[in-house]
Amino acid sequence: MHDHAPDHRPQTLHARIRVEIEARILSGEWPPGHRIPPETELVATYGCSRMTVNKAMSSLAAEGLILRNRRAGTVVARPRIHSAILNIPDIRAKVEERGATYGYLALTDELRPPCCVHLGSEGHHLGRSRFIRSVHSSDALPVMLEDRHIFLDAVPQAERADFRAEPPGTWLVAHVPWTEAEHRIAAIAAEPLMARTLEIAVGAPCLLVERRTWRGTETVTIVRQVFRGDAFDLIARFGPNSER
Amino acid sequence: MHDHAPDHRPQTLHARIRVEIEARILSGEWPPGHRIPPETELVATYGCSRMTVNKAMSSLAAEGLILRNRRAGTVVARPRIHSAILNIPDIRAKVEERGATYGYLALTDELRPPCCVHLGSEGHHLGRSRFIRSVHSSDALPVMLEDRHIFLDAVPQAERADFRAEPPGTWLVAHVPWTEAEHRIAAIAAEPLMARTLEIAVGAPCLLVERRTWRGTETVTIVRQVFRGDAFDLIARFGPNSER
DNA sequence: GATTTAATATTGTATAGATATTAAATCAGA
DNA sequence: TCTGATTTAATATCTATACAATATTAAATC
Repeated sequence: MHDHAPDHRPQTLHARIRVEIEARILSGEWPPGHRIPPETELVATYGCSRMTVNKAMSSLAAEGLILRNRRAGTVVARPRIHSAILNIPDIRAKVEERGATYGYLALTDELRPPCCVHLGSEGHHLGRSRFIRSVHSSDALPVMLEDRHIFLDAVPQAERADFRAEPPGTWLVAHVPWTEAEHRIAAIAAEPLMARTLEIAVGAPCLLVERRTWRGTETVTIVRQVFRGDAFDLIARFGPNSER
Repeated sequence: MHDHAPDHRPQTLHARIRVEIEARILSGEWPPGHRIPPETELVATYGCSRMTVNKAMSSLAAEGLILRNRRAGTVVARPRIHSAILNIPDIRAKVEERGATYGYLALTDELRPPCCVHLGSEGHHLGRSRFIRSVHSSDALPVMLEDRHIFLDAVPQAERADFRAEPPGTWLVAHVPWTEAEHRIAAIAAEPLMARTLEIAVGAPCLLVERRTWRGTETVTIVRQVFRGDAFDLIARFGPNSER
C-alpha cells in the first residue's frame, strides 16, 4: 500500500492560486459572504500578472464557489442547493414550499463513541458523533424517518446545538460550508418500526436515501432517511451545462 | 406572450466562438471523436488572437464537451456517463460489471402517432415516436422493466434501428450526442403486470425511474423504468467540484 | 436634503508575443 | 524490424498592456 496522500500540489501557477483560495473557502476560513482580496492585491502577493490571477478566479467563479462583480469585488458564494436530490436534506423547505405545515420531532439524541462505518467499501474510522433519530411530518402526516450521525471532529459546534426545535439537517446547511455528498437510493419494504412511525402498513414501499457528506476529507454527517413511498419523489436534472 | 426566443447572441467574442462550436457539437454536425480545427486555424477564421480562441476552447473543455491534448489536438468528447444516476440507462454495463450475464428482450416495438405528454407541468406536443417495452435481466433474473418512447423528430435514424438484439438505451448512448436529462425517482408497489414480468410478489417495493432526455430543445426520449427493489440501488455523488 | 454628475475601484475582455510541455511523427542506427 | 533520438505540431501557461463595463463612492448642483 503505497498511497501517502498523493501530493496533489498543482503544477501551474494559476492552479496553485486556485487551490489555495479554494482551500480557504472549503476550510471555512473564508465563510460565505467573505470578501476576497481584489486581483491587484493577489497580483502583489503572488508576484504574477493579473491575467494569471484572473484565470484562477474565473475558474472558481465558473464553479460557483465565488461571485464576482465589477467594482463591487469578489465574495465567497453561499452554498447553493446543488441538485434536487440534495434538496432532500432540506425537507422542511420542500414541505413548506407546497403550502403544508412542517413538523419535526426528535425521538433520540445522544452522543456516541468513536465508531467504524462500513458505508461504501472500506471501513473508515470516524470520531465521536452526535446521533439523532427524528420524524418529519407534513400537515401532521409523518413522511420521513431519519437517523443521523454528525461527526464532532468535523463539526465540533454540533455538540452544543439544540436539536429539539431545529432539525439537524437545517442546522447543518446553515452552519457548515461547502460539502460533497454521496447518495445511495433504493426502494425497500417498510419494517415494523418504520411502519409504526410512518403510519403505514408493514411491507409498504419506501424510498431509502443514505447520504454521506464530506468537507474536504472529513466526514461531516451520515444520514439514513426513509420516506413514505406514496408521499415523496426525488427530482434530479443533469446535463453537460446544467446548473451553471 | 412576448417570448420570441430571446436572441441569446453572446456579447463577447470568446463567448461567440464558444457557442458556435458548441452548437456544431450539440447538433451532431461534429459527432463524438470529430477533430476540431486547431487554435491557429480558428484564429484565422475568427480573426482574433489565440488567447481568445483558447479561452473559448478551455471553457468547452472544462464542461467536458471536448478533449484537448497537446500535439494531438482537440476532439469532441464522447458523452460521458454523468453521474451514477445516469448510469442506469446503461444497465447492461452495470450488470456486466458485476460479472453477471446481461439479458434483454423486447416485448413490444411499434410506431406511435404524435402525442402530448404531461410529464412535468405543461403538456408539450411531441411528434411521432417509436415505443419499446422491454425486460432486462441479470443472470436470467429479470431486474428491470422499461417503457421507452424515442421521438423521431429528434432521432430520425431510430425508425430504422433494430432493437431486437440491442437495447434502445444502449443504441441511444451510441448514436445520440450530448443530452440533458430530468429524472423522477420514487418507490412504488409492484402492480400485477410488473410483478408477473419481474417475478416478484404484487405489492413488492420497486424503484421507479422516469427520465426525460433532451438535445437542445428537442425531446429525445422518455423512459419509465421499474427496478426490483431488492436488486438495484442508485448511487449518486455531488459536490461543488464533482466530476470535473 | 435630494438628485444628478463625476471620479474611482474592480472586474471583464482582448491583443501580441514568449516560452514550456506534450505527444505524434519521422528518421537514424543497430 | 525494432529502438531510441530528434523534429514538429499542437495545446498550455505566462507576461505586459490596453481599454471597456459597471457598481460604488464622492462631489456638485438644484
